[in-house]
Amino acid sequence: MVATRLDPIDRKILSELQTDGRMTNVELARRVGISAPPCLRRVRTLEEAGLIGGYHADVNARELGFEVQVFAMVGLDSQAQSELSAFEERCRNWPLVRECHMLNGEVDFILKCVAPDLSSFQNFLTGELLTTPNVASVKTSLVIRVAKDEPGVPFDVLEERLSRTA
Amino acid sequence: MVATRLDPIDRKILSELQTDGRMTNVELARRVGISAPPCLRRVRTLEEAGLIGGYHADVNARELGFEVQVFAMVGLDSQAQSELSAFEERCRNWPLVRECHMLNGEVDFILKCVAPDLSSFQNFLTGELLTTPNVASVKTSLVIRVAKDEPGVPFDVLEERLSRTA
DNA sequence: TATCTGCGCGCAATATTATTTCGCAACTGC
DNA sequence: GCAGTTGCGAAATAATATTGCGCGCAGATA
Repeated sequence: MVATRLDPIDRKILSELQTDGRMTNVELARRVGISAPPCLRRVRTLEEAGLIGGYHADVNARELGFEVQVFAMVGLDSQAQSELSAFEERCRNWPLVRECHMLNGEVDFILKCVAPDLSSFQNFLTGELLTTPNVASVKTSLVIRVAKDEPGVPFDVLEERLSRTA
Repeated sequence: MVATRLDPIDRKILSELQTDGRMTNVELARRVGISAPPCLRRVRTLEEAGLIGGYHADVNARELGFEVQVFAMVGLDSQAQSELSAFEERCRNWPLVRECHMLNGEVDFILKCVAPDLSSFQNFLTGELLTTPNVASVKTSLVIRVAKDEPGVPFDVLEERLSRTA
């Protein structure tokens, strides 16, 4: 299933659930303008098609004691496929690393990390990340504040684009 | 309300909802080991206290036609508070910019952006971001692939940490 | 045009869940 | 030991999720 197979109702469903993933199906149906049963069927279809990957609560990291958020730019010595995969696998096993994106350009990976405090992060950095084989360079930047943090994609842009094509 | 006021049941609730934000309250209650009514009350309290900021469906950006994901490192000429705020406000108004984090170090901001294709992003880059007053430098990196993308915080680390303190 | 067929809707019925109400037990500070 | 407080859970009720089914519409076929 691809975007072109999605009708405007499907897209509205995705948009609404991206904004409020815990909305009741009744409310969702009301918003997209159909009755509850077909709405629920559509949601299930979207889930099974992988267009909805899951649902997550936004937890307040700071209040939970994760005071520090860091972006780490990582360069490797070897970019052989096996080495890239090996590094990714390590990232998946580090709980402080929440995201790992492979990039083009000089930097090979960017990691989004959280930690309870600066020293916890330093321990991770010096004890884990920097001692990992094949890691050539790591540049870290502390997050001072988060100005915008929107999930997923801008449906406005999608609709505008589709209306131009149609 | 701070983390120290959260008991193990609250933390389990947060952990479960971070993993599956659409779980029914009955299922959630079963998992955390209490009955449904107090479980729902706890969830409401956590929401009102801001420990849960919201719930979002993960939508598949690529399937929806957003093929391109980019990190942009932005440096400003002036780091005066008013200039920083002005830039942040612009970011909030750009739909392709999904996240904007202010950083320490040379780079002032890191932006996570999405776009339907490379030329859309180039248009945004040259037509918007680079022409914004006070923007001194922008370095962009295309995301080749996403190796890890976990929401929020690692509750394992939190529990381990609390058990050591207690 | 008439008919067939597949698809998706919505109504209605049922199963499940959410929410309120209330009484009880465990803790706290006198 | 005695109020006051807090949070649990049972029970009742309201709301929601889910299933089953018949209908109408759009496209295919003759």
